[in-house]
Amino acid sequence: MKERTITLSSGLRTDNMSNCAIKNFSLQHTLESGQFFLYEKVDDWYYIITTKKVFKVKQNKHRLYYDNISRKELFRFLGLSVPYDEILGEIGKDKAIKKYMLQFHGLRVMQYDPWICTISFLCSSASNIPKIRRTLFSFARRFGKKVVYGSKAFFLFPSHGELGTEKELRACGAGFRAKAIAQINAHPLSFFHALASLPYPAAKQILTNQYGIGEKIADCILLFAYNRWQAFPIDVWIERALLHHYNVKDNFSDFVPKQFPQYAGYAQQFLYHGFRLTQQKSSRNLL
DNA sequence: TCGCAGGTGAGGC
DNA sequence: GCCTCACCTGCG
Repeated sequence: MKERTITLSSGLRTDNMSNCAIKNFSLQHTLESGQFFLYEKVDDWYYIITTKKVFKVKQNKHRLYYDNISRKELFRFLGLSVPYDEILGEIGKDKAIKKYMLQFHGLRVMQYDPWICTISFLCSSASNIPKIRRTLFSFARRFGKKVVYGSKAFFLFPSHGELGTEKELRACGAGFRAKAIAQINAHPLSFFHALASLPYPAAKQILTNQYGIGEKIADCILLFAYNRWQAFPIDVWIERALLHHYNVKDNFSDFVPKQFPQYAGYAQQFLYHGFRLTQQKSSRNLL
C-alpha cells in the first residue's frame, strides 16, 4: 500500500517534506546520548532549538525527514558528514567498543554551535540531563526571542552576549554555575572562532583557562562542537567504564591515546552511552 | 531530613 | 601534586 499523505500539526505534509536516504544512523541514539540538550520531542519529530531558528527532523528506518534546514547543515549537525566506516573500523578493533557499536548501531558524534555547547556543558557540572535541559530552556524563555514554527511557539536560545547577569542566571536555576556562564557570555564571539584553527592542546589550554571550565568540559566542547577526535571527556561514568572494561583507574592520559590512537572521542561516545545504558538496565533488573 | 549528582576551584597538606 | 570540600538545585 502506498503511504498516505498525512497533514501534520505544522500544516506540512510528509510527501513534500525534504527527505533523504540514510544508513548507519540512529537519530534517537545520537540526540539522546547526552551530547546535546536543546530538543523537544513531539510525536516522532525532534524539534531542534538553535540561536537562529527552530528546525525539525525525524527518522523512519533508512530515511530522514527534515524541515527548515538544509541537508548540508543537517548532516554536519548530526555527524553524518564523517567517514563513519573508517572510524568504526578503527575504534572497533577494541572489543568493548565493538560490542557497543553493534548494540547502539548508528550512534554519531554531533557537531554543533560552540557557544550553545559551552553553555550546555557549563550547566552540566554536578548535574543530570533533565536538569541541564530545564536550565537551558529556562535561559531561552527568559532571554531568547519567541518564534512560531509550524503552529507551535518556541523560544530561540539566546545568542552570545544575550544572557543576563549572574543574578538573573541564578534565577533561571543555574545555581553556582551562573558565575562561569555570565563570564563566558561576556566574551567576544571571536573567542569561539579562534579555537577552530588552533591545535587541540592549545585550544584546550585556552578553554581550561576560563573560570568554570576544567578538563572534562573543555573536552566536551572540543569534541561536540569542533569534532577534535583527541578529546576524550572523562567523567565519573567513563571512569567506571574504563575500570570495568580495561581495569584502568589512573594515568588516563597514557592509556587513552594508546588504546584509541585515531578517534578517541568517538570511542568515548560509544563507551559512555553504552556503559551507562547497560549499567542502568542491569541495575533495574536487580530491583 | 539528608545525601547525592555526568565538575570545578580554592585551600589545606 | 594530591586530597577534600563547598557550591545551587531537585530528587529519592
